[in-house]
Amino acid sequence: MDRLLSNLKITIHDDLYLKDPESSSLGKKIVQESILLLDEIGFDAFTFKKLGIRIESNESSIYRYFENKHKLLLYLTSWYWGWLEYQLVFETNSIANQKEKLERAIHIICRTTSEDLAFTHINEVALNRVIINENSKSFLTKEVDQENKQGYFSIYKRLVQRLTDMIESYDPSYPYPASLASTVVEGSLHQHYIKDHFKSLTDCDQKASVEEFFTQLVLTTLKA
Amino acid sequence: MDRLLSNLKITIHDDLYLKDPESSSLGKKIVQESILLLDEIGFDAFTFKKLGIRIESNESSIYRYFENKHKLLLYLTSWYWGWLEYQLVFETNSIANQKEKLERAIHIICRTTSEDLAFTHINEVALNRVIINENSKSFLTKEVDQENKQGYFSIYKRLVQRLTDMIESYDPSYPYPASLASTVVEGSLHQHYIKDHFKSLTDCDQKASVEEFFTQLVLTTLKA
DNA sequence: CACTATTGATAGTATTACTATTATAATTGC
DNA sequence: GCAATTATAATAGTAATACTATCAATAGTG
Repeated sequence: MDRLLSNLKITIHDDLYLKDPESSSLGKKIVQESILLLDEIGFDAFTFKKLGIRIESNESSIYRYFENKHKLLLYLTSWYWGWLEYQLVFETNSIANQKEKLERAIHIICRTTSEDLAFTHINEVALNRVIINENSKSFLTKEVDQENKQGYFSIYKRLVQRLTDMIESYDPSYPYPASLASTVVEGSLHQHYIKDHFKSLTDCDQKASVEEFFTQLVLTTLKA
Repeated sequence: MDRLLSNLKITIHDDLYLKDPESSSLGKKIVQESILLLDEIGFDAFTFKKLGIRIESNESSIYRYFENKHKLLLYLTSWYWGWLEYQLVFETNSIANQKEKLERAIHIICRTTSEDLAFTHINEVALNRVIINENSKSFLTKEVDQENKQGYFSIYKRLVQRLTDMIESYDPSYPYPASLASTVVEGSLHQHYIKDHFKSLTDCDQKASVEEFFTQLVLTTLKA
């Protein structure tokens, strides 16, 4: 599989960057280290100046790749959802049974991330933590409608649509497939978050996982 | 009911303000207009300077009530959840039937807000929009654990706990009552958000409401 | 070797997020 | 009704942020 993926590149809307960070080693370093810095200090405290110091490069050089930290966050979230979508397609493709397929999809969406050796400059485990903590901030803005029109969220939407389709295939009579799909994707991030910070609000931990909760929820709801 | 509520005050953790905004007309104006300004320009663009200009008062005067805009947001979210909790308790109190009680609770949590005349200086409809757009930003911070320890989120947690209890009462054998409750509360805000900005990700609109989706989801899942 | 693209360094601007100080106005206590 | 207290307003100032612009240094390519 690694060999198969060695040429893989996640395609991201090119309005999100000024210069493709995949096109140079500095660009890759910016992406690589921005994930780690975001993980460490959070989006609010994150600045291009701090990132510049960390990678021993200049603030102004980073500005040549990304307009601002919001666009960088959109780039990273797009990458993450693109990567997850890839896994979803790849790992469910050969499953004929609709129920199994759906179960597998929920598993992929809810599981705790592990490293992917196909992308050496991206720490997927750290990125997953960044997504859990910061993803909402990428769209909870006053510019959301305009940015949505530009297509900045299309990968995320396509992922939710894929899950929606699987739900519909499994139970065509269920009236809320899109809402259920978006609830699973967003809810999974939320359960992971509160498991770390508001334990009393969740039953998910080592024993009962986020996967199990959502798998049970979806399967009980469908074909009820 | 209005008469009964005329002396009601939602109690908020007093670390969230330096001087109780309910104790003066300037304080009330700060709260009142901050909701409207947040609704108009969003949390990111919101500053105390802009609020000062709007209420024809001084930035420095606002700082005497709230340390910073994060604390103000925590104050407003606490108020909102406290108000919702009050409605939840009040409107479900007399219901003996556990199923009806739970249905009523979901209805209250998911319904579109209407004005409450008991609190003249608070526009609940605008506040609800602010909560939908900004609530996540109140806890998705690096300081969340410390602030949680201080009790800044206790009203929100108590509300989720109440819903958890109702779920448990209705179906004691269900293994994920807390996760289901937190999914409904957070998911409701999310469905309202995407209904306005990412229509393709939800089935909720005028016809199928957020209430119906979550009511069906919870009732089908429990006692399955 | 010249040309071009990339990166680095420096400087500068407007805004933000405050703190501190002092002046003025309003309230309350006697 | 006046003094004392408290609340609010006005101003100034600081450090950090979020950039933009310019120019120099360096590296890669034809």
